[in-house]
Amino acid sequence: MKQAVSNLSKGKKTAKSLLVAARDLFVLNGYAAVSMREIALKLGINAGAIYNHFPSKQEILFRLLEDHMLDLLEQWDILEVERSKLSDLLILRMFVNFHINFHIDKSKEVFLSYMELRSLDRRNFLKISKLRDEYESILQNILVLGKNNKNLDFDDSQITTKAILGTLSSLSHWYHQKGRLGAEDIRKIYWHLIFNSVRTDRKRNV
Amino acid sequence: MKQAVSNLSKGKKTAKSLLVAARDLFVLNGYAAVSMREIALKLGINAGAIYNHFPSKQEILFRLLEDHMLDLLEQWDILEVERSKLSDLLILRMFVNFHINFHIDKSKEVFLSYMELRSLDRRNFLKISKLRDEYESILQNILVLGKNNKNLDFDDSQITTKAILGTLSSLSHWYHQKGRLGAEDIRKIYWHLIFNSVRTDRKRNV
DNA sequence: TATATAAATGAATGAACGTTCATTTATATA
DNA sequence: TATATAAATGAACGTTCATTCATTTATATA
Repeated sequence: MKQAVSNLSKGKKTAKSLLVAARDLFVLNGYAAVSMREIALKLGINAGAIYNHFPSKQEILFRLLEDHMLDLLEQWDILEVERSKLSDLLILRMFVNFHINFHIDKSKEVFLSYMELRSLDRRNFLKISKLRDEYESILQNILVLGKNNKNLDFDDSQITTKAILGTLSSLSHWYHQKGRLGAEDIRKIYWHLIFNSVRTDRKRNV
Repeated sequence: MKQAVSNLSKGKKTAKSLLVAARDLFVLNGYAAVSMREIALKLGINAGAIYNHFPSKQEILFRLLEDHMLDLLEQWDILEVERSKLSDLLILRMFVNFHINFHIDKSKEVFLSYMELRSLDRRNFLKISKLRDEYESILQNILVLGKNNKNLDFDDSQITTKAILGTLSSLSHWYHQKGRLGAEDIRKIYWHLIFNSVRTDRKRNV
């Protein structure tokens, strides 16, 4: 369970602030282009002090990405109970809404996970990739199940999964709080696009 | 017009090879994480020699991105004549096929343009952004025209444009020559997805 | 309040960076 | 082949990098 910031010791507060500062700088300029000095400067502390909280720059990135992926998977798991009563189509809709909500809420983390996978060292890369695959397979399972039950239709579950995730993930590249449209509008528009692309009476030719 | 490599002077050949080497390294590790020494090493030359061909590392990145965007826009322009005879729907299909072909053909350049926009300095960033907007507006115009003529239907042209480009662009993140599916399969699958999501008799609710 | 522990400082380390330059070597032209 | 030009070398420049560490300062606990 998440703890209120005010209850944390000074050390934990600094660690949390460092993660936020690093996140923002990494999103803006990319991991490799951001220095430990810049991160420290954001909190008004010395670069050396970071090492009281994190053993390396690499570990900061890994922590950001792992925390995000675990959060994502955990939040989806929490919906398990509600999901069990839904039809294939409504489960897909739930996934689309969940994904969009998460992207709107945590757009920086999503963007980071997307852009900085390659900045992870081998060991960390494999760990995060595994979590990503886990998330991808959630959607793929929904699609396959829906197709088997003849509630959904599409050509290839693997590509359709990647295409839908591509559609949804593009959100993190342009969405900003100040935008023209609210979250509800965006959810509706994306759902219409995705629903029509996999519904059972879709057309196969122009 | 592109010239055969064998006709080029040694200098031009080296410049071309440097662009290819830089492209491959940038795709793999990101602009900021690649050194001029690494790029030079790929051709077996000294880092200092690069400066006989390019004035800076930044200029190499810019050249890669500008060449790619100009190529993309030019190739689309060339199809102008064929386009004029087509229906709104077929023009959309042509765009989808064109985009997919380009992404399959030039997946590294596409990936680079996508990932390294932020590594451009202000001046170069604005130039490339303008070219990207130009390309995005091609699709948006197709969609708007199709909707006005009641040959296409969707909720919001701006978001639908971004969603479709997101769908298509995800291709550059997973497509590899050695894949399970051929280009023709991929074009068909993506076309079905996109066509159904904007066809006129799409459904608005589950 | 006294004390143990945690956090921050500021200087230092060696390595790596993009870029420059005088010099040498290779290429193209006449 | 002689010569002008282009390309490559290899060392060096000044900076910046992540990280370390002895020391000082702040915080939490008893």
